[in-house]
Amino acid sequence: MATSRPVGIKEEQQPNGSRLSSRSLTDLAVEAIRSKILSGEFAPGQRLVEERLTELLGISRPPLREGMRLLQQEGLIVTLPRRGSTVAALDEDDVHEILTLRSGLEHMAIDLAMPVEDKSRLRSCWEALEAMESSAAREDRAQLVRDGYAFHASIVALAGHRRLNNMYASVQQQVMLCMARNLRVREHHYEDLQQHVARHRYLLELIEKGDPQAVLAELAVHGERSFTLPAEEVPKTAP
Amino acid sequence: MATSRPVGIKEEQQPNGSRLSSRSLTDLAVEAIRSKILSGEFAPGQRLVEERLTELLGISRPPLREGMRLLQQEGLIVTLPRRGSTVAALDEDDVHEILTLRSGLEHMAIDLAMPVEDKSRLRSCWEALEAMESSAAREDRAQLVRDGYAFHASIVALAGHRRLNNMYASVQQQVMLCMARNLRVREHHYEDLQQHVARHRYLLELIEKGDPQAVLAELAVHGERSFTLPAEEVPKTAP
DNA sequence: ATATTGACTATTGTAGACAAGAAACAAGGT
DNA sequence: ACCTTGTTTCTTGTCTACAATAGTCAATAT
Repeated sequence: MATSRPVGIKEEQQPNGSRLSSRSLTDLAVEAIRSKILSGEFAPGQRLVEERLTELLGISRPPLREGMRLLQQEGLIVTLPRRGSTVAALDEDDVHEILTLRSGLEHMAIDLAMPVEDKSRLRSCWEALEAMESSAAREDRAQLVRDGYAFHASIVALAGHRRLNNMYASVQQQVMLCMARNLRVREHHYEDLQQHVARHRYLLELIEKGDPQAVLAELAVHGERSFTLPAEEVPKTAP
Repeated sequence: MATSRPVGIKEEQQPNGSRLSSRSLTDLAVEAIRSKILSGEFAPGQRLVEERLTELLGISRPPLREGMRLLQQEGLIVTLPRRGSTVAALDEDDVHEILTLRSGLEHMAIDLAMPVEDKSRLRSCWEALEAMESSAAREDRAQLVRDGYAFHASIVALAGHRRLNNMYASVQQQVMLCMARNLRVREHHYEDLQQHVARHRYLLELIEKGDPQAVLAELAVHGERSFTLPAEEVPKTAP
C-alpha cells in the first residue's frame, strides 16, 4: 500500500535544482496543504485525516502534524482535541474580522511608516505597482490579484516592522481564503482594471507626498471599494 | 538514566483532580516552557536542546516539537533549521516592535469597539479594575502587574474580535518577555500604585463615556508613562 | 606554526509502531 | 418501536528508533 504511487512532495523538489532538503518536510507540507485549501481543492469544513494526508503528500505523520499546528495557528484549519482537523469554514463574522483586521494593520503600518524619510524604500512599492500595471495591460486578472496583495504587503513593509509584516501576511492568507470561498468575491471582478491600478498609484503618490491623513482616508475608501458589498449582501449580525 | 527522577508534567496533573489528559502533552509542554522562559529560568539566547527538554518534562520529542513550533510562532523562541532553538534574545528593535504593536492593536480595538452600545460588556473591565485596586491596596506588585495585563486584555476584548484577541494575547506574551529580560523594567516599579490604578480607572471611564479621541489620547500617554525610559538607559545597537 | 582536511559526535529531522479515546453500529432490554 | 448499552473500528496522541546533517576537534601537511 505504501507503493501506491503517492503524489509526494519530496521527489518533486529534486528537479528544482537547489538543495531539496533546504526546507523541512514540515514547511513543504504547510505549503502544499495551504495551496490546496486556497485553491479550493480542500473544501471548507472538510475533514483532514492525518493518515490520508501523509499518503497524499508522501511523508510521515510527525512533520505533517507539526505543519498542521502551524496552519491551525494561521487560522486556515480548525482542530478539536481528539476530534481531528477540518478546513476552516468562515462565516460572515469571520470575514468581517479578517477584513477589519487587514484594514487595521494597514492603518497601523501607515502610522508607523508615514514620514518616509528614505524615499528609496519606496522602490519596492513602485516595482509592485509596475507589476500591477503590466498585468492590467495584459488583462491577466488572476495575476493582478496576486500583484495587488504584493503591493499592499510592500506598503505595510514600509514600517520596517518584522512582526507586523508577519501578522499582515497571515491576515492576507485568510483574505485569500475568503476569496477562495467566493465570499464577497467582487474583489476579483474589478469593473475597470485601469481604474483599479490608478487608485493604487494614487495611494502610493500620497504616501510619497507625505500626507498621512490623505493616505488613511484613501485607504479607507480603497478597502471600501474593494470589499464592501451592497447592504443586502451583508447579513451582518446586528448587535 | 531514564530513571533520574524527571520533573515531569504528566504526574503533576494527577493531584489536580480533573482529567489529567484533558489537555495534550503539547499544550502542557508549551505552558511549561513558556513559564520557564517568562520567569527567567531559561535565559535569552540559551539553547533549547530537545533531548534535554524531553527528560526535563518527562515527555517524548514529537509533542515537544509541536509545542516548540507554537512557541516559535509566538515569538518566544527562535529556531534555525538543523541548528536547533534558542530562547528569543530581544534587542532594542524587537522591544520597539513589540511595544508599538501592542499600542497599535489597542488603538485598533478601541476604534472597533468604541461606541460601546451594550454597557454590560464593560462589566469584565470593571471587574479587572477592581482586581487591580485590590492588589494595589495589598501592595502586591507582582499581582498588580498581572491584573494590569488582564485589564488591558479586557479592554481589547470589547471589540468582540476573536482574531484581534489572539494577536493581542501573543503580543502580551512578548511584552512579558521584555519585562522578564529586565529591558525597560520600569513598568514593574510604579512609583505610586494608587496613581497607577487611577489612570486605568480614568481610561475605563472615558470608554464608558464614549469619547474615542480622549481614550486614544489617554492610551497614548498611558503607554508612554509605562514604558518609555530615558535615553541613557537605551543601549541602542548602533548600525 | 598555521591552515586544511578528515572523522567523530551531538543534535535535529523523519519514520514506523503502539496506545488511548471517540464515534458508529449492532444487539438486547423495556 | 425506541432507547440503552456494549463492542468494534477509526482516528488521534504518543513513544522509540533510525537517518541525516552541522559543528567540533584532532591530525597531518605545507
